[in-house]
Amino acid sequence: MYSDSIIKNFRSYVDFQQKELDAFFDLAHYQKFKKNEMLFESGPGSCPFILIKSGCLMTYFTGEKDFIHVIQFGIENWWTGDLNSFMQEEASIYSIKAMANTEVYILGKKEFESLCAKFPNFEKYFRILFQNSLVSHQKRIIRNISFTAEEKYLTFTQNFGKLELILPQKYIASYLGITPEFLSMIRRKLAGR
Amino acid sequence: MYSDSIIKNFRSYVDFQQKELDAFFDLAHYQKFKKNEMLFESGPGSCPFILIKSGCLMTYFTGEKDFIHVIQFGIENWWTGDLNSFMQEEASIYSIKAMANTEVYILGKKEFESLCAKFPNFEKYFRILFQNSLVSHQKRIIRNISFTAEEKYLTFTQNFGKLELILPQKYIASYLGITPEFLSMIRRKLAGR
DNA sequence: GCATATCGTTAAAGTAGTTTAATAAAATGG
DNA sequence: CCATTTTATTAAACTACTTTAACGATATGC
Repeated sequence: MYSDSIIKNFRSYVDFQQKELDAFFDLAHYQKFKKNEMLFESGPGSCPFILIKSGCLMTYFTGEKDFIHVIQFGIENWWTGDLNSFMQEEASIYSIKAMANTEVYILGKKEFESLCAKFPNFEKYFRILFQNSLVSHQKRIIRNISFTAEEKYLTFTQNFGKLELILPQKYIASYLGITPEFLSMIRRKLAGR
Repeated sequence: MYSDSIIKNFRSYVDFQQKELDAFFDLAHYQKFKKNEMLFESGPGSCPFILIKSGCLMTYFTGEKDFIHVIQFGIENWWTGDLNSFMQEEASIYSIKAMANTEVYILGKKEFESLCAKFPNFEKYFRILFQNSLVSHQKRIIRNISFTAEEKYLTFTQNFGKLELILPQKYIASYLGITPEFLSMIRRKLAGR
């Protein structure tokens, strides 16, 4: 259940002591999900904060005509969830689904706050985590406002690599903000057909 | 030079002691900019981290054919800058311009780290700041992938209110990821003409 | 306060991306 | 392993948005 990869990742941000990491594994709830299982469904309950040990999670919301808008794909060592719902303990419109067999550590709000309050290193860790996440969100916004659909897709393949192979194309299209039909055309064109 | 509004804002996130706030005002560099003055120009130097006391700053980068892509409009109590450039002390492609007479507090990397290291409250403050910023960036991404141009514009007017009146429309259009010509048509349609 | 550049508006033509619909391919479940 | 559902492909018609260009309105500097 303990994970070298997760620990290594923690320590790449902050110089954690063993007892601090122990506290995390103590407070976090380890859980496995099979491919296509739901980890969280939108609704009145607040969304947990999730660290992915292995596998892949998709965070999305459902819009008009049951259309699924994909907000994020999360992979190994990524945190995911609805931060707003988590922090404010409000209802969430997001849902989270396992796109592959997935292992996670789930944090509740109390546990999160307890970690931050007890260990300045965790406060620092999350500060840096959010800071880095902010940078990548900003980059995604830049792509959204200045890239063509083809450029967005090419960036996706660069950023997510092999993940593309296991994800249904309609969700990739949704993540990019284009239709699956158009993504299909882009891929055909890029394949030189 | 000290600002009640800024202090009030600091304290809305974290219960700061006076000496902590004093340390901030001590380390930060207060500066005034006239409308249309450049606060930072893209290039090899790393971008500072800026807290706006009053006025309005526009963060943007220049793309092909000198086209300006607006990343953010910042107003009173907002932080702005190129977080990536700031944290990694790398060159920035961003530039920052005053869209109105503007007062700011500018933080350097060393000063930022010194605040975080000395005062856990500042570490916490920035953690919450980045956390909230992340939530609004995520919302903006959702708008980008799921809203029409008209819906994006309406959200902008709701979010920024009076600011719209002082900003050249071509920059609003750029921020929304549409052409100024199309924004002009949207506004005419909304005005019922 | 005039000259000049910049910005905003309008309209026509063009295009990137959507919609619809029909068919093919692949995944899922009993 | 077959039946059913879901997903991907393709193509034609469509539309939201862009491009270009010309003109009018505003701002800016000398």
